[in-house]
Amino acid sequence: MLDLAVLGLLRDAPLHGYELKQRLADLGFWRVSFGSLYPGLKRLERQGFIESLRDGGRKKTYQLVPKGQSHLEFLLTEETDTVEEERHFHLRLAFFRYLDGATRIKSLDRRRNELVQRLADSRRSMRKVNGRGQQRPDRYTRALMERGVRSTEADIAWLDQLIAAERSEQARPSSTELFQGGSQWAK
Amino acid sequence: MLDLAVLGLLRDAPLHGYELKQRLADLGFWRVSFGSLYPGLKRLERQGFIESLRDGGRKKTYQLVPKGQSHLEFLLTEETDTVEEERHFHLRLAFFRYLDGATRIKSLDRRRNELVQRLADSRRSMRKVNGRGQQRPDRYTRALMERGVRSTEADIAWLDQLIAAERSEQARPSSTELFQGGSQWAK
DNA sequence: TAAAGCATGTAAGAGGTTACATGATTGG
DNA sequence: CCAATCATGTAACCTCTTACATGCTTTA
Repeated sequence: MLDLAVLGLLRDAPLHGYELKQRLADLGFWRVSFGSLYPGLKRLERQGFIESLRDGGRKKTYQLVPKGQSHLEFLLTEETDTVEEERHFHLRLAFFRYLDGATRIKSLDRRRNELVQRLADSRRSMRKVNGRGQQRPDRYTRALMERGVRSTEADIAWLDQLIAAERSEQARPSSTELFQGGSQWAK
Repeated sequence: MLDLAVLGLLRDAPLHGYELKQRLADLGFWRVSFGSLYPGLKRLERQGFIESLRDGGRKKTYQLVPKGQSHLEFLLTEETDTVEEERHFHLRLAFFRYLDGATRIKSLDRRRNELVQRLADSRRSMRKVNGRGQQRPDRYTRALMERGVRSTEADIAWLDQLIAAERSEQARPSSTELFQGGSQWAK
């Protein structure tokens, strides 16, 4: 999560640590602590994904290097199996503009399939629990299950919209609204 | 999270570790690993919240003790400030039946206030980002923001239903559908 | 009888948090 | 000038995960 968010934010412009923490908070996914961010930046630098340079005083500006940019693309497309699926997928969406249309559709489809699967599971477990022979679960457990079904349905419909928009954009290849191909160094 | 889930599951009946792992998975919030569960159970026992007893062979059955039951009530009502707010709140709902109506309403109201606050923040940040002078964010960032607003609205409406149901039940105090007061030892 | 599932546990390591420590700069 | 915010970092601690280790029981 941290790696994806940091590399994604640095994809557009170099930033220093404190600024990164704020941008990370603005993204709204979670607020990372300094005790996590600074060691994380150190690690990303050690791994050769970013470079730091002191600007003026004590400020350290971090910038993405090509190896980091490929790693970002990897993180954006890799098949994961996290519990944090939702948060992770939404974080990816925030940097979707760095992927090409075909890759975006693949990713949206994969997510859609997962949700369809989850919806089927939820419905099955609701039917099971409401069947005869069972003592019905309490009101809050039922409410929780129903909410799960409804919100999954809403997310699937949302993905359908995104997929449709993406396909219709690919039909008109003139548009360059989203994909910023190439690299920041290629200018 | 683990403590709340384990104590909540043991509130109704003693279980052994392996069984707990399955029940935890059934709850659908996350699948805990053995490397987390067993040390966790050991810790909860050390803290005096649960007791274990070998039944027959190598199986170890864990049961809640009174100190653990008060701790469960504490975990269910404590004011938290987690990033995991949603997951945590939903886990609480799964054990809401162990709280009395007044406490449940207090908890639902608090959650509702948080969501109203978040909704206001999201809307403000959407207006800001769509204002003139800004370069509009890309389609996916906008979709993400809109989805956030919609799903928060849906959750507030959902909470309103739960609160209304809770209030109407309190108006008819004959019902004992949910609250299972007292303790399992009081029988 | 072999595979799948039941059952408990440890070790190493990753990553996160809070609290601590330090000091510059900016705005009221 | 004082408080808030900017800015970077370390240390101790906690919890989680994966991988490993072991061995019993049920079922196809």
